[in-house]
Amino acid sequence: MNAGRTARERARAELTEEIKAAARRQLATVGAEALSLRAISRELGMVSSALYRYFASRDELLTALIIDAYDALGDAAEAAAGGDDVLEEWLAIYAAVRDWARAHPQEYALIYGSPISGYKAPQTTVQPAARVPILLLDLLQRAQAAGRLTPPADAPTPTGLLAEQTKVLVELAPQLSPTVLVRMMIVWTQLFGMLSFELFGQLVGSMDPADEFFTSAARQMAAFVGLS
Amino acid sequence: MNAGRTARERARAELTEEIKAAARRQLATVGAEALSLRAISRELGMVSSALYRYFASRDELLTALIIDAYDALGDAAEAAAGGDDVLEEWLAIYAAVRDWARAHPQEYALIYGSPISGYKAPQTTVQPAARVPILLLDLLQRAQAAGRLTPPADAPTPTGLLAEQTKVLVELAPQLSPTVLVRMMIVWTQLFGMLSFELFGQLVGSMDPADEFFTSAARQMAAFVGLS
DNA sequence: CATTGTCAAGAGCACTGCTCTCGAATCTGT
DNA sequence: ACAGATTCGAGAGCAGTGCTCTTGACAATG
Repeated sequence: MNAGRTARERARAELTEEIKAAARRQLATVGAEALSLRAISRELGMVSSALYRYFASRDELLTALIIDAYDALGDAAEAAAGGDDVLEEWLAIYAAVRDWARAHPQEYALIYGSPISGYKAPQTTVQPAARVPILLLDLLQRAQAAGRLTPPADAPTPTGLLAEQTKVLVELAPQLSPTVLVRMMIVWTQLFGMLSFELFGQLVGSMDPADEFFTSAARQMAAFVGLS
Repeated sequence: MNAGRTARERARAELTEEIKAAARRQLATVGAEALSLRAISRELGMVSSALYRYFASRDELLTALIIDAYDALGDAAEAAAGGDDVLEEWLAIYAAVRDWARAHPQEYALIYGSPISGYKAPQTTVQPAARVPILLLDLLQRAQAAGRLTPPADAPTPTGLLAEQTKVLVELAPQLSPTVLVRMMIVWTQLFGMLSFELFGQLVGSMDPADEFFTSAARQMAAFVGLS
């Protein structure tokens, strides 16, 4: 599979991956903010300045790690999708997202935690970031087609700016009503609020360990968005 | 109000506050991780080592800032509480929390963002952290006493570990049912997931600006927990 | 007045991201 | 196969960081 590439190109690609692997390893222990290029270079037995041949700056390395993290989460979620029952599938995606987050807390923090000081996320990160929400929107569309999506009658229809904003989401899921889309955003933010609280230690003393709380929330949020 | 204290004690207390103020000022621009003791000392016209007379370490300064942030948020929320209508009060607390968070994004990130690498929050932070949830639980109790709290009939009653965990919360709000308490935790995590998404730029492209989305979520979460 | 405790200052250690230069290795066009 | 262009790792160096230790000045206490 490396045919047609020069030895330099292969070496470069391999070393680039090794750098990212070492960075992820260090990330897991010291966190994103404390990620040190010099420590990475030490681990790889090279000199720190040599790293700059592969990543022009620390920020560029972080961007690569962020995209990889979004993709890893997207892969995990997509692997859990596609069962025969939409509700089971919903719960499976929830569980997959949580499992990935708990297995890679620092990578989770990298993408859903506080922004890294002085770091500005480039546009390249938005597409991989959208994979999981798109997955859930697709699930809801299939549920609706199967007659399994019935939002409560008392759910308010968005008006004004909110109605305007749902139009962006409608492009991703044309069949869903604005009501469901806004509820989906509420559910979406709930999921990551819950995960952040669990991973960042905010639930200690109340809902920790959060296994049962998490599945209960997953079920109740499914009902909230109209999934049955 | 400074009576009975020696000149040294007064000077020390004032300088301690000045250090925290400078730290907050720097926090607002560079973020918590990049907070530099030397930069603070430069701003105050003193030498960096002198700061260690007031805060034994960077972590100790951070702890002081974290407690101050929790208290500031608690003050803001409590100031918004206590209207005559419980639903209006609920919305007012939501708005106050959001306003404070948007006015102090870095302090928000300090307490609800990713944990700071190498920093372990001491036990002293949990009490100020509980002020806002206690405020909301109290509101729900008053609503229930006024017959304004009627959780939907299809809300599941927690079982197993989840039922066990609600007992901790029952001590804070003895009149509320486990069903409502779990829903309150879901709502609680939704609030901060939504805030984190807004402040950390995760809503850009969909629900940003989030004013209407936020108030819609506040209303729907009130209904979700049974408040009417 | 003398002692005791507190304070700011400064030097120093080990670390960081990043830049620059300098040879050596590798690739490319002839 | 060879010359020229490109890429690469190494090393020195800059400005910054948190933190420690020592020194000398000041204020509070007896």
